[in-house]
Amino acid sequence: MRVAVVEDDLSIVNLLKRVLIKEGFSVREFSTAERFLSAVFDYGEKFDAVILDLMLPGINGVEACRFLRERGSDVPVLMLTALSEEDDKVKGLDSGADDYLTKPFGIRELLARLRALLRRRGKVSFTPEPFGIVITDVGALVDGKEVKLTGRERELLKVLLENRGKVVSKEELLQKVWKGEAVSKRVVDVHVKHLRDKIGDRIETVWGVGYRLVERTPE
Amino acid sequence: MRVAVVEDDLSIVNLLKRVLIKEGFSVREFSTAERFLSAVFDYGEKFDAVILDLMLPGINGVEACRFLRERGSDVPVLMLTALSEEDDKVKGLDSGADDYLTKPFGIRELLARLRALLRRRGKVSFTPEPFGIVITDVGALVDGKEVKLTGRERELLKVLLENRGKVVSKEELLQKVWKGEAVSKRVVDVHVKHLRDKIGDRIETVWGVGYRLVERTPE
DNA sequence: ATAACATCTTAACAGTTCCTTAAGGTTTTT
DNA sequence: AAAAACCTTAAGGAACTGTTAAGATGTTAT
Repeated sequence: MRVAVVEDDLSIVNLLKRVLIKEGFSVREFSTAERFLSAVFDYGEKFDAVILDLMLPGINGVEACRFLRERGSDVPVLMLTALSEEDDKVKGLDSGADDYLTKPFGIRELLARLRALLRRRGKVSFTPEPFGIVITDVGALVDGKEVKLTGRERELLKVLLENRGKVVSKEELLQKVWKGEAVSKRVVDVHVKHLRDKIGDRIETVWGVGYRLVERTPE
Repeated sequence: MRVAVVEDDLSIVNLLKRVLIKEGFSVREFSTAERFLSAVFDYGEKFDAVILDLMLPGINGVEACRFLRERGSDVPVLMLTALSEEDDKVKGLDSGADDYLTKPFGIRELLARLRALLRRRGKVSFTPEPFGIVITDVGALVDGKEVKLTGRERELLKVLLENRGKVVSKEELLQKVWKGEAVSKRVVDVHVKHLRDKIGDRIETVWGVGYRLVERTPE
């Protein structure tokens, strides 16, 4: 799975390279949009996705994206936007980009959004975000879709996700989510139920022990 | 998308050229109204929009605009006026200009107004301002429409816009808009309500946390 | 200077969302 | 089959937000 990273900030490039390679993508980096476009149109390089910075020297992200679309490319584009204080800098999102992310961003959210784009284009990401779940500030991204969660639900999912694949006992959940508040053990059940309703049957009951986050609903 | 810039101040011409070209417009510059009108009526040049300075040597912006309209042209005209010429604004609009902007102006505001004009004429703006909102000195442009805001409302919207798509906690809003003044937390709610009344339901409540500016009302 | 107006904050009440508990039903274990 | 653990649903209350209005303060017009 080839990903082009078009970005002039070296620290971001290096971060992305490290993470993406670790996740099994092959990464090609470009410091300017011109070089990237040249690679695509002059040398016929193909990419499964493009991570494109909005502010670039010379041709910027918006123009580059428009250029791609005008020439019929439907490669998924994830736009990175910085929120600069300067008002005279032109910021904009081209309608041709598929998604955007504001710097500074969380790596896991970036990966989740990238995979969601690939999935939408019918390309299966072979190293999916563990369990396709990322905690966000409003709840969670589940298979690229935003799901709103309440405070408790979010915390509960967070603990389960941190221990994904492993069984978490009710005692541990009570301790980590309810911080030793004096509540009935049954609250866990209720919130698990609500979580299941929202994110689908990904929480497995391990009888007599606790709960476990699983990849998919096992039959 | 062709834009004519009729302006004798070179520094402004160069700024506009740079920005507009970067935004994908093709720009034709004229230092006098005579040359511009000649291009239109003698040589039949067509433009999708005209940015017209009010004070020009020879024929001025008002006269040029009236000339255009008298001859049946309905090209969108954005008039540039200097602060000292405030009184002439009315004249400018009377002559058939579609919108005006006072120098010195913000580039983002100019682009937003230009796009609003194009949109009104059924020409699609291909690089929409993110979330269709631009902060101006009197309030904000929302989908190209001028909305007057009070000081607090404006600051509040500004902070939300800077964090668009992300949740901003009430604490952060209090800190950034109210700079640590000793006020009740509820002032935020009240101003959010007022903002919603003015700009439409674009502010989403994240229960127990804060608010978030969203693209459209998610019903 | 005074009146008219705009803005900001607080307060109060109404409405909503969230959390917990309780109760009855279901499944699993013994 | 009985007991234990879990599922499901609903209700009450707590916490939070929405809405409105009034008073305080500042600003502009007469």
